[in-house]
This record gives sequence, C-alpha cells and structure tokens, in this order.
Amino acid sequence: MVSIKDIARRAGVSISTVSYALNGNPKVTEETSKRILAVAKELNYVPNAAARTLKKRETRIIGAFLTTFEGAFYGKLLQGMKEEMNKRGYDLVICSGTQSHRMLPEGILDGAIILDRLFSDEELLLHANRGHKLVVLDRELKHDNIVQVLLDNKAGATFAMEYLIRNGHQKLYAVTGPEGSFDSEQRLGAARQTVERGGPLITYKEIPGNFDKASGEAAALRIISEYDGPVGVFCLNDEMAIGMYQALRGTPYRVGEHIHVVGFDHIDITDYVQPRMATIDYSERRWGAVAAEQLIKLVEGDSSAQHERIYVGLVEGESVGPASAGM
Amino acid sequence: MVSIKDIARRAGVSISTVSYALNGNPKVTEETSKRILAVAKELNYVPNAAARTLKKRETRIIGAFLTTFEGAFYGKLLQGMKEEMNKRGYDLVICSGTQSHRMLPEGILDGAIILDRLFSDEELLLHANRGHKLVVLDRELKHDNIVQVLLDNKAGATFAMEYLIRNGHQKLYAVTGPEGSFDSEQRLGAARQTVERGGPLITYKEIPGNFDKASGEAAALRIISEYDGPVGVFCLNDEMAIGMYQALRGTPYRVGEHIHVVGFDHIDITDYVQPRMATIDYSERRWGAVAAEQLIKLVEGDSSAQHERIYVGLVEGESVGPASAGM
DNA sequence: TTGTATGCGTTATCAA
DNA sequence: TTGATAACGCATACAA
Repeated sequence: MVSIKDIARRAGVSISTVSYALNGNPKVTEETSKRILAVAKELNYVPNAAARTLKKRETRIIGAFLTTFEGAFYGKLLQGMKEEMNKRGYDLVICSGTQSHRMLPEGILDGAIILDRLFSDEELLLHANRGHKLVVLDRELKHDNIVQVLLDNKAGATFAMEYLIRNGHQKLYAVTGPEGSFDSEQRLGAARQTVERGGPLITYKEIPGNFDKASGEAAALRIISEYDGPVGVFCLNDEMAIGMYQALRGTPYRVGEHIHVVGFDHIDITDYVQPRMATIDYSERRWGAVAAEQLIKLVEGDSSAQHERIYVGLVEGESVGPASAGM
Repeated sequence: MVSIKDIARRAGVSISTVSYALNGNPKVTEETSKRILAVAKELNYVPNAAARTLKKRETRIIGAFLTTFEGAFYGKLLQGMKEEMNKRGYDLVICSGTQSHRMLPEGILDGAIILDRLFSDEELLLHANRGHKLVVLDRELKHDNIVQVLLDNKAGATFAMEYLIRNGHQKLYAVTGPEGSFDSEQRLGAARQTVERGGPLITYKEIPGNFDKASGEAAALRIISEYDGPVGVFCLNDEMAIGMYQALRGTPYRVGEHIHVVGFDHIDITDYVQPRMATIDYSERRWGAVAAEQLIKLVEGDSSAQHERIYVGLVEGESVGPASAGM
C-alpha cells in the first residue's frame, strides 16, 4: 500500500506538504503541487479511507436500510436517492438485516435512510441520541436528528375512496396491507374517515391483505362470494389490485362493471392491464431525492432540514365505472 | 464519543487491558473483564470502525455492484449473498454507479461481487492487481484475485433449443438480449450450435431484443408478420417472453399452438401465465450464496477458492407443444 | 495478569 | 511556502 509518506519521500518534500497538495490547499506552490500530484499518480496513490475518517469523522457514505432485498424493491426510490447523493458528493449503499445496523454507530455511515419496520423506533431513537442523522420513510418519529419524508397516504386514500363514491358506489371494500405497516394504517384511517363523511347509505367492509398478489386474489374470492350488486374496492396497493384482476379473469365478474377497483402506487403494469386501472400516483424517484436532500442537510448541519410530504394524485381508469353499470 | 480511553479511566485500568477485555482475550482476569464490560455497556461504548480498520486492515464489509437499482433487481440473488455473508460474520452492502467504485481501493470494502457491465474489465484488473478480491458474475476474467461464478448459460440455451426441436419445430427464432450482455452472448452461442447440430431442415432467425417486456412485444409483432406455420421461439429471458404473451393476446395467434415459447430465468410469473411457460430454471439464491462463499474464501486467503458454475434445468410448460398443433 | 509504548495513514496546528 | 509534530481510536509487542 502506498501512503503519503511514500509520496513525500519520492517527491522530496514532507508529508504535510503532500497532504496539502492532494487536498488542493493553495498554500503550496503550483510547482510543488504539480510535482507531488505527478508522483501520486505515478505511484497509483489512493487515500486510505480509514485514516481519513479517523481524523475527519466523516465517510461521505449514506446507508439506506431495507427490510429485504427480495420482492418489490423500490428501485426508482433508491435510484432517486442515489442520484441526489452523488450530485452532492455522497455515496449511497443499500443495507438489509439487523447485523448491518452496526454500520451506523461504528461510524461507517454519515447518516441513514430508513425504510424497514424491523428497525425499531427504540433503536432509531438510540442512534439519534448518539448524534446520528436519520431520515425515516416508514413512520412518524420526533427527534432533532430525525427527519420524516412521508408519502401523503391520507390524501391518496381519500382521493381513492371519493372517486368510488363519486361514481355512485355505496357498497365499498378496502383490502388492507399487513399489520404494522405504516402506509397501510394511514391509508386505512383516511378511508374510514371518507366513508363516514359519505353518508348513511354506504356500507363498508375491510378485508385483511398483505400487499401481495395472493392476498388480492383471496380478497376477490371473498367479494365474489358475497356479491349482490356492483361494489367499489380500494386495494391499498396495486399489487393486490393486480391479484384481484387475475382472480376475476376466469369468472363472470368484470372489473369496472361489477367489481370497481382502485389501487395505490401506480406501478407500471397498471397502465397496461385491461381495463386500465385507476390508482394513486406519486413520484418514487422524487421521494428518494427529497429524502436524500433532507438527510444531507441534517448531516451538514443545515438547519433548514425539515419534515417533507410527498404529494400524490389520482389516476383515473376504466377499472372504475358508474355503479349503475353492473346492475 | 466514548473510546476505550474513557472506559479505561472509569474502570481504573489501562487502555490495553480494556482492549483485551473487549476482544475476549483470555489474558485478562474474569474479574477485570467483567468490570470492564460492565463499564463499556454503561457508557454505551461502540468501537470505532475507522480506528479498528486502520489497525487491522479489514472492515468485514463486502460490496455488491449493480448497474442500477431499477428494473429487475436480482432480489433473491442478493438475499442469498447476504445470508451467506452474515453467517460468516460479514456485512453486505449494495452499490451502484461509477462514483461508488472508490470504496474498493480506499479500503472500505474487503471485497466485491460484480454484476455490472459498466464496471470495465480494465478497472477490475486494476483493482485485482492492487490486491483486492473480486467475484465476477457477468464475465470471464482471469486473475489470481478474481473468481468467476457463472450461470451455465450454454447448458440452459441448449436445453431450450433442444426442447423446441424435440417437439418437432423447424422454424426457430431466438430473441436476444442487449449487445454486450455476457449472458445473452453465451446463450446465443449455444443456441446457434444447437441449431447447427439440428440438421439442414431447420431455419433459424435472430431478433434483437433488450431483455425487457417491450422488446418481447416487438419480437412478437415481427414473428406474426412473417408467420406461415408454427414456430418455436427461444426468448433469452422470461421478461421478453412475457412481453410476447401480452402482444399475442389480442391476435389470433396462440402461445403453445402457433407460437411456441421458451424463456430463461424461471421468474415467478411464468408459473401463473396461461399457458404455463417453459423456461430455464436455476436457483438465484444459490448463485448468490456460492458467490459469497467464494469471495470470503478469497478474502480470507483460503486457497480452495475457485471458479464455480451454477447449474440450470429445463422447466417444461404448455407454451411449447408439438409443431403439428398449429398446422 | 496488567501497563507502557508504538504505529496504522491522515489532517491540522504551529513553528520555521 | 514548507516542515515537524501531535492527534484521531484501536491493537498489540513487549516490559513489568
């Protein structure tokens, strides 16, 4: 391994001069600097991160923590984060699993973005108390070192339910996400509120789901078994709505005619299915970028770091028609 | 920040004793050790990674490099890697983009697994020459510090093409992956060989694809436009085969009757589509685990580290029927 | 069994 | 403008 000491010897200067030159400090002559840089390149010098970190107490690496690498993978979200980070001179690494949590307190990461319910509130607060900077995307958590960047789930769920009601639907269902999911609970809360405001004629049932295709299929079967006229179904994510489409394919029940469906997330496939699926849209990429931006502010001590909300919108589709259509 | 110095002071011992105690060195008394550990816990001590790394020249962190976080994301592969790594006391982080390459030479990573054609051979060899340990999943590269863990693409492609030929197909197509893709090139090579061995009656065409759904759709249109009897199509990955299914849905051409399709990868959806898709199967998880295992061997200087091949198998499906079916 | 002292590679203070 | 030196937190050879 080649260190600044080697460069110093070779260039006939002291290590401090080398350090200055490598860091572009103007105190050192253009001349010397040039010579030193040349020697550095010649020797294939690469700075040692551990040494630098030990001195400067920063790594310029940010970690994003996920529950798992499998399944729906938030690709655009991570990509949005990465691009924003890189733009600002930070690197992003994706981590998963309890074992990797150590990287935060050990000082390998300058900060972390959390999208992992298995990372407990208590542990996060512990890290925050030790001075580590965090952005949470999956919970509400108050601390000076924690910023929340949350999806506007309530607005989205309200849009979805109002869309069904506006189309005349009075028999409503919601297919939920897994227990403990922040997104699911927020969406569900707003859905219930919208139902309450909808008047006494509305009936509303909740079917427990899991945010996966299988639970959407199961929900479809349950709805069919109870069917006695057109219903409006708010699937709390698109994945389950797709499952519902698939389960209905072999039956006499048609989406947008008998079963009216709204999803959430606007995943790619919703634009291609027949009939086109109504869903709630937001920019995953922007979500990531905003999270990155706020975290870097926190890390750099910029006091303008603050909680952010990611806005959502309704995408209409033929998966929802007037209630009269299925009579 | 609390260091071993603080613990030493508080426990009334020297820092070396603390260091010994924390590292479970039997030289220190049960007594003292207990006291020191208690103090460490009380002060919420966490070792400083930078300092430890500077001394020991290892981080116990491995990086996996991907081209992008978006799109098909090798979830099971990464999960397989992660589990194997964790089992052996290493952490895995996922990286993407040129900027993050620095982590290898700077000593932040003990080794890396490469699945990113944008990481050039030259750069990899450079790192290997500096003593860094690598496992490549996406190319052949010879170096003492590099181990290859490659899918048996040739066997897979051969299985796929032979399956079509065995079913009597003589008009064959291959829909390729993007240019420069190692997997695509290997599969294509084996496909051609199989065709040559298949005899003079066979016609064979290649349609350039991109490993995505859209190019599968495009390929379907092209095949339809040339249609004059049943054809066998080897899509070099499942994604494109799914695209082909979709494009065919609105046409009079049926999969497994007019257009006979084999994919590659055995992604989940191939089991659910109608008709069930024939494809080439392998364990992504195992691929990851084997890569992790070999890399750790390299890192730890175990000379038994060696190139590995991940075996594949044919999954039959109704997407391929006898050639006579579509007459 | 415990303590003293040194060095890992870098940054940064201070003196020359 | 450059050089000598201390310090970051830890591991470890050696001394006590």
